[in-house]
Amino acid sequence: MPQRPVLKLVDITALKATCSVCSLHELCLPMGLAMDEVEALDRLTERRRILKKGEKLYSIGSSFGALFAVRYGFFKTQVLQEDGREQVTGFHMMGELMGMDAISSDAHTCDAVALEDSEACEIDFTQLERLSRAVPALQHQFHKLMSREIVRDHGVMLLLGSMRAEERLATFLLNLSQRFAARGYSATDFVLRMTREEIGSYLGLKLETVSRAFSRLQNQGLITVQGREVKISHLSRLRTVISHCTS
Amino acid sequence: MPQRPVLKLVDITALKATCSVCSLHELCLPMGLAMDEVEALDRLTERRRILKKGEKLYSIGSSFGALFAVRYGFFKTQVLQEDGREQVTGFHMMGELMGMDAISSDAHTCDAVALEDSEACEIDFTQLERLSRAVPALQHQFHKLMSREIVRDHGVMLLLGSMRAEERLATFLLNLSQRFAARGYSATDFVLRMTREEIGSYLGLKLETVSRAFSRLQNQGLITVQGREVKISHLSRLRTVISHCTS
DNA sequence: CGTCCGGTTGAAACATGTCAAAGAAGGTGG
DNA sequence: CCACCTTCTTTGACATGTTTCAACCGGACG
Repeated sequence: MPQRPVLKLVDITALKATCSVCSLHELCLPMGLAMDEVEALDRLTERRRILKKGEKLYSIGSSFGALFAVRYGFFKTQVLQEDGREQVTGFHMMGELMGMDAISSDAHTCDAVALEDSEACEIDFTQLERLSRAVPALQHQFHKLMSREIVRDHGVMLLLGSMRAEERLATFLLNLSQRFAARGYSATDFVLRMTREEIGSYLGLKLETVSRAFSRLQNQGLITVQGREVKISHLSRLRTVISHCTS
Repeated sequence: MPQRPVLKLVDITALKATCSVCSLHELCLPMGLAMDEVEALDRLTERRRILKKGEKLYSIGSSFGALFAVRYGFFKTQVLQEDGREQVTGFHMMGELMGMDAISSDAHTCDAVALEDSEACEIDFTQLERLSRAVPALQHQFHKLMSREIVRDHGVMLLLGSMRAEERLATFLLNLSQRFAARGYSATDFVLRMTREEIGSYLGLKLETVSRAFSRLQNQGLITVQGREVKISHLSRLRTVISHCTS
């Protein structure tokens, strides 16, 4: 009898399905797989990469061979423009999948940088495709993941296109809150892993504007900030900030 | 001997692969398929939907069953926010695939509206998944398409997050130009299918700002605009507008 | 022929960006 | 363990770009 993975059965994605295979990333599946399929899935996520803060998991232009699932730690992904401007396209925490942008051109289109000491598992893409041909549930789950990434990006586009600074920051904090909560951490108290500049880059704002937005939310009694420590005092009132806009 | 599709062999996606099956959408494949696979692919794209200007191909919340490939015409997709704000997330022309955002939740997350009389073919998603399990090349092509959508969205995020009005509009026009050119139309002379307001919504600007940006580009001698007719006088100089920014 | 819709343009209000200074936090090496 | 240096953060004053409000123009359509 093959040994099952050492991973615990926690549903970190807040999806309804319980995970039979690997709870630590989003490619988890509902029960009901044959044992050899389970083994194959486990093998797919065997390889690990350990990174120190600041190190890159992959770089723009580097050839694509695998997706990465965050095991622990925190990453940012950023794209670059010809003239040197760069923008953070996302922050990625435990369980989340990175690198799907690279499939289209067989080369990574963004840098993935560890914002703290982190570990990711490397998922060979050719093998993933092969296995997903054999396991329809895996195939569909993977398609859902890519789709979710698209939906997420549309949300960011909405944010960048129609919200003002305070709303953007509130949206960002609520998103983090929800993701921390889904992983069993506090929804109201957490430590930011990124700088004001990185937040600003993600939200389409300058770092000073981010800082001011933090201060304003604090003055309104919605949050307490001290450097990177954030405490959300009124989750529900913070939500109203977003829809409460004038425009 | 089964009859081959009536479609012509034109590489509308500007990809290197020539299309053996259906040149009118992005799920085209390199040569080398078995005949029954070709048939199956053709059957997948049999169903057609014809829409008049203003009609919806699908709506937010409607249940997901199929992807759509534009055969002719022009579509916009738009998302909605709780407070009623809506934002255009993309414009879609001949050959392009729509609806991939819906896979994640089995429901459409945006409206798809025809901006002129249009036709789309409906691609049953369950069948697409089944077929792509049997045809690795199709599977990979589909993954590339979803990935390309993600990359495209990152580009828009960069635009929304770091460009000023004039640069955004220039980027938009160049993108249209390139897509028209890839379909055999003029890269410099074309007619916009959307209003200033829709452009503005896509670019995160108000319609007046879009109008002013058009005027400024025209005053600089880069383009000629008359209502929705656009003529790009200096493609290369228009490109420099984008990287030529102060920030 | 008049109305409606889309587009253009101006002036003033507003939000964010820029520049600058100073304070706080964190890491490194003596 | 402390001192120093660097990086990050906050805040103010001012500049800039975009939005808002309003008026007007032109073409499409009944």
